[in-house]
Amino acid sequence: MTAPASSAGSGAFTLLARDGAARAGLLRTAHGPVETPVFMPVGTGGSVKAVAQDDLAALGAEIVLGNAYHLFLRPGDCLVARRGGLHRFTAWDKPILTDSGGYQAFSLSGLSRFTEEGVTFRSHLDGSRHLFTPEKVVGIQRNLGSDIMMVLDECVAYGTSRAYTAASVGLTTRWALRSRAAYPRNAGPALLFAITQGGFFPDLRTVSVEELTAHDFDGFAIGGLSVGEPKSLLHAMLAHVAALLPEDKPRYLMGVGTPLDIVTGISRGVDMFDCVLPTRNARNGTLFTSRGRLNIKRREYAEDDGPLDPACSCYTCRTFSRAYLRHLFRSGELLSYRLNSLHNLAYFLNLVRGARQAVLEGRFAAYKAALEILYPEEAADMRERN
RNA sequence: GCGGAUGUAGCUCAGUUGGCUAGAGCACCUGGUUGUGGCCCAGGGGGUCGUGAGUUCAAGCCUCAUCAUUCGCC
Repeated sequence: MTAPASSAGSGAFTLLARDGAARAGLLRTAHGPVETPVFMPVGTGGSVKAVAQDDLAALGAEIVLGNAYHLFLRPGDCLVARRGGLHRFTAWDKPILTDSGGYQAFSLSGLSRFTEEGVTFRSHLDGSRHLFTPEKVVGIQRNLGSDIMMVLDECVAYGTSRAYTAASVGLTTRWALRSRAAYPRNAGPALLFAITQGGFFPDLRTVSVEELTAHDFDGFAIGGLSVGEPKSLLHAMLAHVAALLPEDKPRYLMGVGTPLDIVTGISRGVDMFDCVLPTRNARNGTLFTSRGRLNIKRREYAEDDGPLDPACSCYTCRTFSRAYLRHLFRSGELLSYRLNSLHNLAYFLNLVRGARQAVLEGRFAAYKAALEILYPEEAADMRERN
């Protein structure tokens, strides 16, 4: 059932419709509006790998990600600022969300160290040592000209102790407040999102949400998921946190996930998603289709003249055969990366756009059920109790 | 024609003084990949050790013959 929005958002976000817990909304940024739920292609280093900006626009991408850590290291946020900011530098005039680099400090360098002041880490490019503080990371993102800035946070691995996680939640909250202080409301056109953490302890997740939502952020992210935990745990935490987040602010599930993860996230009331899965898997030969995953490496496609996905109308599916796509992949042709990425991005963008439409039309439950039938094993993994 | 070298998995090769169901890398086949190092990880199939004979309890390894490839010299 579609319910009219009970409360128009006070800030940049307007809730347009609800269907169960799923939402459809509109997020206004300095570079234009974003219709939510939305999937945001990841363009870490100023480029969504293998696809050009006009391709993204043609696919209907409304907003892309950049990464403060990567762009700080190369080419440098000041250099980007001198080029007029990331939008002008990359010739992308739609919204850009920048991640803070907290996750990279966690995942890339084994030699990162978190202290009250910030995180020290070694560059994965040249081993040089750097200190990121919440204030510095806001500064980097301002230099980049980001539309949506993420606070610096500490993401803890699956298996981290309760004691460490509890302390880490406190640190992430204090860092979020320092970020807000470094970028007060109306200091500029950019939005600032806080990131909730708490590992896999529901009560710590609650603490994180309560501490952060007591303050004036433009949106709230759910961080620290898909870090090696069983899928059922991911979704248990997601459901727990999403239910606690304020209705009038956008919710962003960071780095997740598969098509079913995303649609399930939408069913919990999440509005924004990013994931490297469509682009990374495209480069590794796993393609998402209306019939499920398809590994283009497989021998059975060697002489398959049919399209990758008969139900897809992307450039790749309109133009090329599975046999050709398999050949391109196996020979390491650069075109393989581009065609596969275009298709996977088309799939994810269409999937989330379709979910939005389903919410607006009050048929989201059926939309989600159809996807669960497509991925029965994954759906079972989600439900499994631990 | 003479002399030397080399023949082990599709490819490039390792296999100690003869000693369990002959190994590696790459390739091939099948999975995986969740706030991105165009990577990486896991599993799998595949060899009458050029051929024939001999020595030995036992031969990829030692002996003889033979075939092939290759280098050098007439």
